[in-house]
Amino acid sequence: MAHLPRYLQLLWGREPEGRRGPKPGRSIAEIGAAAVAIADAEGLDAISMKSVANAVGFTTMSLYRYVDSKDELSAVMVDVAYGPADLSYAPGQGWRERITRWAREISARRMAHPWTTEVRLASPPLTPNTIGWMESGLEALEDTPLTSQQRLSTLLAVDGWGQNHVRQTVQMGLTGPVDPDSPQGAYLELVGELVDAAAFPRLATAGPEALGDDDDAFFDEEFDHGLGLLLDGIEALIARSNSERVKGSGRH
Amino acid sequence: MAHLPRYLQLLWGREPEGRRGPKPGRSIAEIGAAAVAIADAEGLDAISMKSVANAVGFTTMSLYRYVDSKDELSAVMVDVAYGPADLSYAPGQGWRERITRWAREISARRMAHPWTTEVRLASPPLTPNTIGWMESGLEALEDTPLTSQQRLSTLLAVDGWGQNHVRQTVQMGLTGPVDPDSPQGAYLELVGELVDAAAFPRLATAGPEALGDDDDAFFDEEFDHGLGLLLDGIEALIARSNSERVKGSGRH
DNA sequence: GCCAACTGCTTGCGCTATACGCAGATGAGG
DNA sequence: CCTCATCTGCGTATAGCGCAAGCAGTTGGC
Repeated sequence: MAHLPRYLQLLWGREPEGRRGPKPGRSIAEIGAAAVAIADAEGLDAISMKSVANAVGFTTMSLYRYVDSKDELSAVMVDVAYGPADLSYAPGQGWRERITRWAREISARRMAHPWTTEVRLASPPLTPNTIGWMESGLEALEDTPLTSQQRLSTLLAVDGWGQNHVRQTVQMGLTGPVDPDSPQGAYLELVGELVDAAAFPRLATAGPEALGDDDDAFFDEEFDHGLGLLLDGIEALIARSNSERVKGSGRH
Repeated sequence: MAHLPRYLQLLWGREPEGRRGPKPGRSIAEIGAAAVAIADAEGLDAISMKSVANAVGFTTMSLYRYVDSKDELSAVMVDVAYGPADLSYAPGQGWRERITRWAREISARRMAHPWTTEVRLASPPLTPNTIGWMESGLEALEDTPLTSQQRLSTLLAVDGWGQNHVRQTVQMGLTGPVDPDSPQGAYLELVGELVDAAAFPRLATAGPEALGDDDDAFFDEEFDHGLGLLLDGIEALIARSNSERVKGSGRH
């Protein structure tokens, strides 16, 4: 049995019951919530052990009673930001509707806390909510004829693409109407200045066309396009899987 | 004409010609190469203004003659790590082979410098090589019947997914054979410990099966699966695009 | 030949994560 | 009931960080 880091013990409620000493003044959930509030309001750079500690009424060092490092605090923050995977699928829904709903919901949570995609996780996600969302995604694919291996790979692809889409959208500052005076607003101007039509002919024509006016809809449009590609790909995989099952059942 | 940040001027060779004062002792390419070498050897955390400056024979503050902030240095590092997009497509190749080759090549570059996916870019990529790779990707899709808008969206999806795949693989420590004593090696053990089969039935069956033995092949297998989904999705999009063109040419 | 513009260097500030030692509170074992 | 290991949160201290500001020396256009 491997040793569990403290933050995981706390998040999963795996503390030993017979404990001496004073009761902890705060819970890890409170600390996570406070940190999330700071990151939402002032960005990820505003997160420091001091700022979070002060927000819950601690001194800096007291935070280390709950979390062994800032990386662990980050993992807690992400888990709190995602929230529980309370997504129930109607029985009549097909896999396509289900996984679409899943992707939309988890993307909405990420967009509500855009800094989540910027956090550098040092280890694979092991926190309750992140694991819960994986489980929920697998549930969405349950009525497909895919193997559980294929389902996991597929979910990994959809989730990975979605996470990157949020990150890129946020990074490019296209989460809402674009202020032309902002660095992002000047992006097009800079691109036009740098991208010589002779050296980059395809980009020169496609770029302005894509990012032209309706920056507001960028996220949704690219979301639909990307997810559409993946869904059609899954459909093809399912079709292939079905035909193979019919063709030679048991063979190979 | 918007103002160009210094590092972009230097990267694109857009310096004013008549310049007084001493010649710069180093080029931005040298600085970038030195920083890349450090990050390759010791990781992204080993990158500081001091460490990079020392590597090129500068004191810390002299770096600011070339780069206005550490974020700009990061952008330069990523550009240098990607290298030029010198990918030529054989005339006989179809779009499927072409985009596969593109995705493989850019992923190989990222895997060669895994920290590139961990860098937090504050602005959209505007450096020569990153832009060059976008152009190259568009070239791969050139002989499709898609609009340039669709091509850009498609490339964005493929690139985003690929970048995330590298990041996740690196993050999970699955870039090679897994040492069971490492934190990543203990991952499965921890998952088994935390993931109650009652609470997470699907994950409990799929997880061990997927990450079980051949961790070495994780990157390639998931790469093929994800890219396969996207390619089939693109194929469906192209088929739809063709049939529509035939059905009602000119209408809408 | 002048002097503005540029080079790289030095000092210093405020901030960071976190190692370490502390007094007081608590509850299990004798 | 008392003891004391164990826990709480606090205060201090350290090494490193990015970067602002001012420095002397070098260069090339006027």
